Amino acid sequence: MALYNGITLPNAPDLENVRRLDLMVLPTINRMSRYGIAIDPDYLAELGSQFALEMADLQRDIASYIPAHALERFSASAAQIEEAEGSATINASSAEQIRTLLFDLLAVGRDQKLKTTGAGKTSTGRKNLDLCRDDHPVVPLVLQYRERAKLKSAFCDALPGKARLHPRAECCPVCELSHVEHTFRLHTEFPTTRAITGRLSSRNPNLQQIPIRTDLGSRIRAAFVASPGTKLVSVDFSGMEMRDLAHLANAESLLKLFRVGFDPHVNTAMKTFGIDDPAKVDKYLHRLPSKRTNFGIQNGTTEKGLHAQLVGDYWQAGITPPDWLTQEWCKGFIVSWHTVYPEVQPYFNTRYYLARRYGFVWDPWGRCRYIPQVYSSLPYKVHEGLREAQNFAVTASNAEQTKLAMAECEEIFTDLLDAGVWVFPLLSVHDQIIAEVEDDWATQVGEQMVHVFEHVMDDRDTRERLWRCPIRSDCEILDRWKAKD
DNA sequence: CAGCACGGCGCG
DNA sequence: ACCGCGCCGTGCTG
Repeated sequence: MALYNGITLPNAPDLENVRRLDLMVLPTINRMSRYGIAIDPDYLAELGSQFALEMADLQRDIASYIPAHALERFSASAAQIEEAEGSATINASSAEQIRTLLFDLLAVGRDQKLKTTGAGKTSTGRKNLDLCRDDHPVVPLVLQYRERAKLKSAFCDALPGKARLHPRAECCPVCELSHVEHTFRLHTEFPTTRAITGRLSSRNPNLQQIPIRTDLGSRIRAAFVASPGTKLVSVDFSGMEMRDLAHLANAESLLKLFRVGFDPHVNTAMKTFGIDDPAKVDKYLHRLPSKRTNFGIQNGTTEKGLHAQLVGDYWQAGITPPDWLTQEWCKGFIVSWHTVYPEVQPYFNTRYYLARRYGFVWDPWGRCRYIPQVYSSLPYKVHEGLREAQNFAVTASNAEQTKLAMAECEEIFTDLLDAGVWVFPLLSVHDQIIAEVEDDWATQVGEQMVHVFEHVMDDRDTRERLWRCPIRSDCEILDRWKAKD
């Protein structure tokens, strides 16, 4: 019984097995790192100056809410005063100054229990601000400023400086056919033994954190471009963490959904809200909380955490959080969730037992994670360890599967390259692989990669499926990353 | 001026 | 008191 290249599923600690798996991806990530991915620096610069203008306006509007008697308590940096044409008196990037304005001067969130920072002061993080977004008109302004500041500094400003200029002959043979003279490419490092879960990491720059979740953010992603004459082929596992949970917990309630291809989040919504027709499930009102609960529960969330998350989600979707969305409601929702998927809690309990019994847990491939906190005398440390134990096998399995898929896709890439077709791996983002493929071959390579992904858990000898849950993957063919053509 | 801790936030 | 990462600006210190 073996997967690709002799990797096995011992379901017991097996460091030799995961060592071989970790080594298998080295040729691919080495090639990804050396070859790099092309960006459009002019586009990023243009986006960055747009953000700068909006930030200056927002900062001025925020400053206008400072009570006159408190003006001397603030000071914006010289550069920011200049950008705001001399009228700014607050540095909106300073959490300290925002905290003073919101909580000391404007009494925002006075009637709520808000999260505090390590130093015991009220946090100005997004979760807290979403909870008191209605208290004062300055709160949404701060959030809008924050979004732009993050996107500008971490991406528009930082990425172009890390790109290297490549003459076209160096980057790809297909470029010879193009009028484009050169490309700017980012050469990310992918450390393989950094993340405890067995995931790859990414740094200098981190390309696993390129925005996508907001409208503004996905405009950054569009700065990543296919080389001339090629397409970006992006293949990812579809809903894989839920599928892995279904297998690991042997949860028939989940497995039967995946076998017939029924969206588990829609199912959760129908069962917990008492809706009888899938068409009546609202994408935001019902499906979103169900989806969040699915992921939150996997990570050991509390009703308080889930509540803050959902309030933020609703604001983000442009919906004022409904009155019934309370911590109490979230508590009941979590209970309902476990009623709908009754095999999950017993699975978690087994993970807790293993962590306490052995001091470590492992995934089906044999990767181990030590959980020393379970022996702590501090209850919150124990709980911290139990959450890690609960989450580990799901995240780790996901990582092993992606690495198996990557190693097998490498055969597709190198075989075609030998045959004179331009195919090159660019990135891996946790549950997806992105490659650059000569125009005419993009669709076919995408289909081959999808096949690799969906059969990654098949026995190589008997073709028997070694995972209880069917595996599905999606493929996108793009000219720019996440900007459908 | 460089280095550091912190608060905050981007992604899966 | 939601898991796993890496990186930004601020504010302080040597």
